[in-house]
Amino acid sequence: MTAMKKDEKLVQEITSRDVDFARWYTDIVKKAELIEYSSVRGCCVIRPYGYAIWENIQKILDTRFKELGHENVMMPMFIPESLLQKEKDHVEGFAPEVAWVTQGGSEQLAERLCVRPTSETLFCEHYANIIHSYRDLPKLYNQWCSVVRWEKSTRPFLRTAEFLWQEGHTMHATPEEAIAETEQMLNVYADFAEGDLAIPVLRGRKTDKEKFAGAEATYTIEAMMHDGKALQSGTSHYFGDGFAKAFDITFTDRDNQLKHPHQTSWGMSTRVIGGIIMTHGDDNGLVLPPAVAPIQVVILPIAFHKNPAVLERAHALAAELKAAGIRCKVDDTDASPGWKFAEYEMKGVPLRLEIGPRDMENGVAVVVSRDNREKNTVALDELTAKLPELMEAYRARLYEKALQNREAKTTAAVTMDEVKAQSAAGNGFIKTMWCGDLACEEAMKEQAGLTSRCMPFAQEQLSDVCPVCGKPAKTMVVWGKAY
RNA sequence: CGGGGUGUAGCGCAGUUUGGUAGCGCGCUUGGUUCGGGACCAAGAGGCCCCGGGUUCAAGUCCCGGCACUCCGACCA
Repeated sequence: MTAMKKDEKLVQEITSRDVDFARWYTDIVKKAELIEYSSVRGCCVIRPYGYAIWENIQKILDTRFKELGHENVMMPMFIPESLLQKEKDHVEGFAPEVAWVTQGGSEQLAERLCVRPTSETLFCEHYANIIHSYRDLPKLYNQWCSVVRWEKSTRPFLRTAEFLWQEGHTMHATPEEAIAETEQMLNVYADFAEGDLAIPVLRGRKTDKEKFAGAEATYTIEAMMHDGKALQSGTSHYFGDGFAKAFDITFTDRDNQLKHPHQTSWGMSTRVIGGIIMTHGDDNGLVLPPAVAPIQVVILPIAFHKNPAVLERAHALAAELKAAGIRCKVDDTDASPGWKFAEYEMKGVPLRLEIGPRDMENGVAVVVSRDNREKNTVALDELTAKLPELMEAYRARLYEKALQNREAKTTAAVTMDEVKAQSAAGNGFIKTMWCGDLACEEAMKEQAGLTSRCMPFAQEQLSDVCPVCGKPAKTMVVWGKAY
């Protein structure tokens, strides 16, 4: 056996990440069997391995939503045009990208139906029917569904014409309570991104230009991908009572006054799977965080045809790990060990467990981490206890690596020349002060190709003036190029 | 939506310039030998050459029109 370099690229079919990041990404989603294209433009088949990642995301988030008192519902997928048009900003924001149903069976419809691009209007219509008293509040609803947005250019997971997500829609008696909900759910997303997906995120607020159509405030978590571009990974919106007024939702409060409730909505989509790929993946394929990996540990028996005991031991181990709540799989197919190594690296399986005749003699197994290919020899009777530790150490390394990437590509600028120079030097986050004028935000796009990602909650005072106009500026904005 | 690129077996591609029997590698199936970083031998199977028109005795190849994917922009919560 020849010695192997740690950074050696074993999977030749994947375009190298640093050569062409975009092609590397599309190679990964195909080769790791996450996605297959369909005959409908912009619509993908999410294959079992990709869907299993989504199911794990769902399980974790759904559990947290419910712990916080939310209930799941199912809304219709069609919105009558008249309903969509009730809130002016909302319809203006979404109209350009909605798909319409104009015919049912052989009948031309009297009013065309929009395929939901988001369900605020449907929730509002329903809430108007069921909210009458302060005793009916809060209403904390969520739905898991797919929505359709007729995007002009699409990419697997990142922007597809139809995509899966969850959308929470809540109604509250007071603005304070609604704002607290908006912030709470943003933190749920941020904690999930960092703790479970090992993706560091900036928490902040969107500028008026970038906020959700019809919202009073949009909070966001922004992640930086390996190539330095930003990915909006989850949003939480505060609507005030704007929609409630447009949809005539009222309740009688404790003081016997008729009032409009205050509303929020929040969503996270299959787009985060794209975020996982672009944050952690490397030239050998996917690198999955354990919390959402369909297979957390793959067990590979070595030379088991001549040593049936090896195979028995592998299956016994799998049973033991499963009992301990670890998602694992034994691959006892005829493929060669080398092929299996490459295959499960491509699939991003966090830990590989090799057990062969030599290991059997010594009462050990070899554990290899996906991220650094480091090998650890672990005693068989300690494995079940040790694997969670190894997975946590692995998760921490992924997070640390992603954080280092973000820090290395985050810069601060005081003058417009600095902004332009930093933007021209490559993708990344650029922090500057901002006066708050839309004109200056637009100038950033025209002059430096940057859009505002967010106004981080963690503010810094970089200077006293806006780099565009020179007027006093108190807000720090993080700018970047976004997916 | 604009500008490039691509569409031939599951995957990667050649063949298109100059029209004339559908090819290669990998994968797949079967049998055998192997198995600690993508093993080897042998025998097989697998094609609406993206779709629709046209030219021609004859179209994967030429002409017209679509569609899809992809990259770069624009657009996009």
